[in-house]
Amino acid sequence: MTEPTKIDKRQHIVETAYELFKRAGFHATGIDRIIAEAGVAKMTMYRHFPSKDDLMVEVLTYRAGRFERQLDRLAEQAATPERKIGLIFDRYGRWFNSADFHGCLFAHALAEFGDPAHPVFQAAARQKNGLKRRMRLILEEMIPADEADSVSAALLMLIEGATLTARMGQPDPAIRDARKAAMAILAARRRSQ
Amino acid sequence: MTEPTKIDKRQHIVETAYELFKRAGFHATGIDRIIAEAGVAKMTMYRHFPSKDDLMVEVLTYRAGRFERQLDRLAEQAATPERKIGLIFDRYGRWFNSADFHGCLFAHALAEFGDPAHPVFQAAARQKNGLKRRMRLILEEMIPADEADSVSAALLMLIEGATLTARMGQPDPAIRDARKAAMAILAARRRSQ
DNA sequence: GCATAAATAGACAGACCTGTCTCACCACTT
DNA sequence: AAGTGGTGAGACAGGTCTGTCTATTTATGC
Repeated sequence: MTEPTKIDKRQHIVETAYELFKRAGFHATGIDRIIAEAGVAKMTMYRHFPSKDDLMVEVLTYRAGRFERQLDRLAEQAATPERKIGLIFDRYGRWFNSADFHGCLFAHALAEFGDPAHPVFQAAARQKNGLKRRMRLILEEMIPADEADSVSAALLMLIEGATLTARMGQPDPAIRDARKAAMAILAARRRSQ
Repeated sequence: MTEPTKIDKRQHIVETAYELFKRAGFHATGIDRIIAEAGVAKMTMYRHFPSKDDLMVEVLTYRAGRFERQLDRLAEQAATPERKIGLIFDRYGRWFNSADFHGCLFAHALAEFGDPAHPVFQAAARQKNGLKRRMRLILEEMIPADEADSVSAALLMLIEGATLTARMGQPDPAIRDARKAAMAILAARRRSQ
């Protein structure tokens, strides 16, 4: 076994913190827990991240990056805007049913850090805006830009609401109803073209 | 000025805790802060509520009751299901623009307490189910029961997503886009009747 | 007026929190 | 071989958390 390099160790801390934040929340997860789980010394963590805030922002930014890359890959796998949006909803449906589904980390960050000026709030908001932006770009191939903005906002709402509903224990009806509603909204716009 | 009675004092604690939980979150609000703000002794609080968990459940239950009474009053002020749903969305729009809008306390509770077995989680989930149930009953005057269930789920998702979007700083587009999407969903069902 | 109950202020325990610091160790480079 | 920088283990400070307890005062009912 090769020794982990500096970058590996930093990344290992980020991924360990991610798992803990996801399961227990941000406030409820202490530094001591993170370093114990990651198997690193406290000073190692504080060398890479000056404060817990910085670590939380890094975790959110890292996961947002992964998420957006997956989203972009998904959009390439379908031809029409409807199908692309459909694939996004399908992906959410599989996530809702996955073994370690614990709700949306970004939504939880927004809930726990209510101050819009807080860096954690802003990092979480960036992910939501990135998702909306990607859906808007998909929709602009289909409807005018201003309508695409409005529809992408509605689709984001359905996704966020579905995630919350799935969290409350009904993952299958959640994604089914959200998908049905999304397709109804798209059909209405298509018809009014 | 009359002195507050026993019930008044208990209720005063609940309402003070509500304000603090709403602004700063559940974990971030300590008992000491609550009793200082309420102007009561610590033992007074612990006499009424054996633990912080009990107080949080009481706050959520109290607010859910108020919310549902307002919802029921709202439903009486319109004749058709569409108008009733419209009034609910209007009410959310006014809330988004109110001075002390800090997002949905129940959604925040679900985010902070991820364990579905936790009493706080369950108390918050009850409010969401209550809202969905009321919308479903309204819709059952218009479409079959199974469709009403699906549509009310979608409307709940739009409301939750709109609340999150409003929280991120766009209250007016949030309620406008949510309302537009809701009406499109209702129109599609009406048409397929 | 007197007894009972409730409320007050505050100390206190024990645990946890973030963040700093020390010191020893180990791997690698020059 | 000596130095350098990252790391581990853990003590530590200073603060906060929930929840308990005591001692005193206030309010209420009979």
